[in-house]
Amino acid sequence: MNTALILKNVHKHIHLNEDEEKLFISSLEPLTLKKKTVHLKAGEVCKHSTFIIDGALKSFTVDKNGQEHVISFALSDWWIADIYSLITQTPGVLTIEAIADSEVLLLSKEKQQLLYDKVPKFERFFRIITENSLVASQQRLINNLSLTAEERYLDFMEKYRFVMECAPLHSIASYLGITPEFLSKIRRRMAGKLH
Amino acid sequence: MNTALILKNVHKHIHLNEDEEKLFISSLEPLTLKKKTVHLKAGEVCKHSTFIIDGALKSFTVDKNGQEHVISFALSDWWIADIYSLITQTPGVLTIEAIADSEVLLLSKEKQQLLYDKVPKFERFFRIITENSLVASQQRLINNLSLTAEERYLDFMEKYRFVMECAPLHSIASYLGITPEFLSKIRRRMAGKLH
DNA sequence: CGTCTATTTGAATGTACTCAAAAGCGGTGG
DNA sequence: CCACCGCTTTTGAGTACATTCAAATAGACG
Repeated sequence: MNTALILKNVHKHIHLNEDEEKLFISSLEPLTLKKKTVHLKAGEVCKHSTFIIDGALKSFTVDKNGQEHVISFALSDWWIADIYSLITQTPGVLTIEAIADSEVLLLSKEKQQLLYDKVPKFERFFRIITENSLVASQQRLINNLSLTAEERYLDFMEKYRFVMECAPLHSIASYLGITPEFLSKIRRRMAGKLH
Repeated sequence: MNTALILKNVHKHIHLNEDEEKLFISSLEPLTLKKKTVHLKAGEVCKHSTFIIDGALKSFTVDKNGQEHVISFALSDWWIADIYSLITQTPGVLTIEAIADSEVLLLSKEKQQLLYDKVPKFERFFRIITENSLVASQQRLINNLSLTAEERYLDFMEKYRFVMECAPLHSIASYLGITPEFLSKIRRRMAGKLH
């Protein structure tokens, strides 16, 4: 199991001694996901926090018209989960799917709770991770409220270069809150502007 | 200082002994805010988490066209802050303002850090608070992506009955991501449907 | 190479916006 | 008490941004 990346991730915010590291590592389960594999389905209870070693995943909901809405993309060195479902241990509305072949590590809700109890520093770690997610989520809300579709697309391209390469256009459009057709038209417009 | 509500708020998630309660209470500063008072201005560094005993506040950004975008309303028994600025201790983009006469309690960043160090349970408490905020933020994102303006307005009326009574229409429109004129038109349409 | 899916294109439509003006609604002072 | 002021809300006409639907084109993969 390749644990270097996740240990580096944890050490960004808290320091662990050798025993604590061992306990942490022993709480993780490795998993390989092929592109397009569904990792968590809407309606199921989310049992794990998922850390991405390599690859990329997305989470999305499907509305009453059958339309997909991408809530987040997650890349190497990020965590992803249906946090509502994970907290409440009730069925969630998010589906999580690999958009590229991926290597991930799973931390189950129970193991996470044990970590909290045995090594309280992990409360701090996940508090900080959650704070950062909240900031990102609010920033996205601000973008959605104050930018045009084209501006949001430009912003997206900077932040998610890798996603641009492996995600289909309709997923990106869904994340931006527009139709694939319209995103295609934005691209054409922008290509025209380049001279 | 009226501390019953905030102690109840804390006890929802962690248990405190008498000393810990005293330490917590001694970390708080009471403050009274008149309606329309600006509590934190965009460009300033956010120094406190603010707990609302009574009243209501809103946080918002102003975009390059001078348009206001309401990020959150906060009511009695809620916490509010510019979390990005609070975490990084750098100037933030949010303004926080009272929309009704309010009684609040301030917990400074330093006092909060001391609490974390002296009583690690507070890491858990704020982890849980932050998790709940993240869930709410994601839910709002889902609404913005998948509902029409009218549906979002109906949803808003259920969740924020009190805000409906004390916030001006343009703030509500701003929260919903539409213009005040359009919200007014939605209201008329809805009134028409009522028989 | 053929099939399937993803992307592009175009025309018609709709949802929400802009701008300008009118109406409503408190407060305040004569 | 009511007349006037400033601010919020409503209305309407014209417009823009983004959607829908349908069809054409391009790409990916067995």
